[in-house]
Amino acid sequence: MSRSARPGTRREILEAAAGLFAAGGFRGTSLQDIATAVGCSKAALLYHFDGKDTILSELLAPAVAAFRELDARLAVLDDRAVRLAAVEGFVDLVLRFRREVVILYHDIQDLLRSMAFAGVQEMTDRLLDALAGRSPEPEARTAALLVLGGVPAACAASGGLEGSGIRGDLVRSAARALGLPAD
Amino acid sequence: MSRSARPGTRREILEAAAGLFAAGGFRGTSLQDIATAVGCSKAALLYHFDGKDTILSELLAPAVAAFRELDARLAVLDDRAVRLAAVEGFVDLVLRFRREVVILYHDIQDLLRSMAFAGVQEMTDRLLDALAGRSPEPEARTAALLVLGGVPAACAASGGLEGSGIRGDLVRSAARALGLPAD
DNA sequence: TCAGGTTCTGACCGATCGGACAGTTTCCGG
DNA sequence: CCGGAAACTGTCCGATCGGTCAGAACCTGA
Repeated sequence: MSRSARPGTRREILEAAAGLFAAGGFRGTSLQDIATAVGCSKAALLYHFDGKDTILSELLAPAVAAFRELDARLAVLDDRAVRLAAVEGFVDLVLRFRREVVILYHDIQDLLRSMAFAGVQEMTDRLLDALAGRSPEPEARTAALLVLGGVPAACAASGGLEGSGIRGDLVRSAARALGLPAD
Repeated sequence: MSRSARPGTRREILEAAAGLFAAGGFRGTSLQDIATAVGCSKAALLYHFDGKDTILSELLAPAVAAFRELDARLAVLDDRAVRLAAVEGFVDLVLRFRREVVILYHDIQDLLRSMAFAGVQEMTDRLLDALAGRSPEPEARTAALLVLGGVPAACAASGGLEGSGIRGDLVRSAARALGLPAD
């Protein structure tokens, strides 16, 4: 039975699409853009993938899985521990999946929707409460929203993302300086 | 000579467009979307404005003017004062023009380009240096990038923006807690 | 009442999008 | 060398985009 599906091509397409999506957004990148970057025809992309949406979702799959895993871990913790672990774990995941977050960040609605797992949802709710001024501890609120907003922005602004110099301990020290223990 | 141009209509269009652009981005909002929100035909929009781009630029004009004014003020200050004033002034302007920043924030490239005035450019350069790890004072760097990224994200996440509860003194206290004097 | 400008509409246009499809090339086991 | 699956291309399609245009509706001052 033949050698069935050269895996390199799919990887190549996903890699090119990831870069283009991160730079120009999902809507701002056409299939022809990806095809040109890869060096094949637009139809070839649709041979390997069911559609543009499939390319995106396959691209984000590892990140989504990681956030689901975080969600599962947080589900077994009590309320206070959940909140603290959510900050720590969220920052870690954002840093680990910088490019994916940047892609989602081009449409904040999609980002928040992708975070709509139970545990991370609580984190998001607390952020929204803070933004609406319905939560105490102003420094903690500010720290949370800055961490949420700043890391994706940092990834986006740094361009290539690789070698951006952003490290988790920097963000953690910032959260700590704002009165929110992160370890 | 007639009563010439009812000003309310243009205002109404700009207001509707601002809300839709902030919620769904410039690319994600069609002329038909705006027309539906206003309650008129798509062609009516193009009677009042030269095109979709014109609606956006007219919408952003006050914000752009304010950033230019900040730029002019910063131009006459020495280096250290420039940097401190840039942080303070930038945060103030971002807070004052929340919705406009959110619109620009849907495409970070456009945002950075809109900040490309001499004084604000220095601020941006320092941020980019910080992101690339080419600058000392890690806490100050982190604070700067969090302020840059967090405030627009906060505005976007809060939805309607009005009554979001985000106040300049909160952001300033965060910057201060991070070791970056802001007053 | 009527002439004329303002305001607005419905229909249409070219461009571009994601996607479908038939046919062609490439490659490899037998 | 050959047959067939895999990989790929060129071409076409419907939908939607921003934008144009001729004409209808509306209002106002004479």
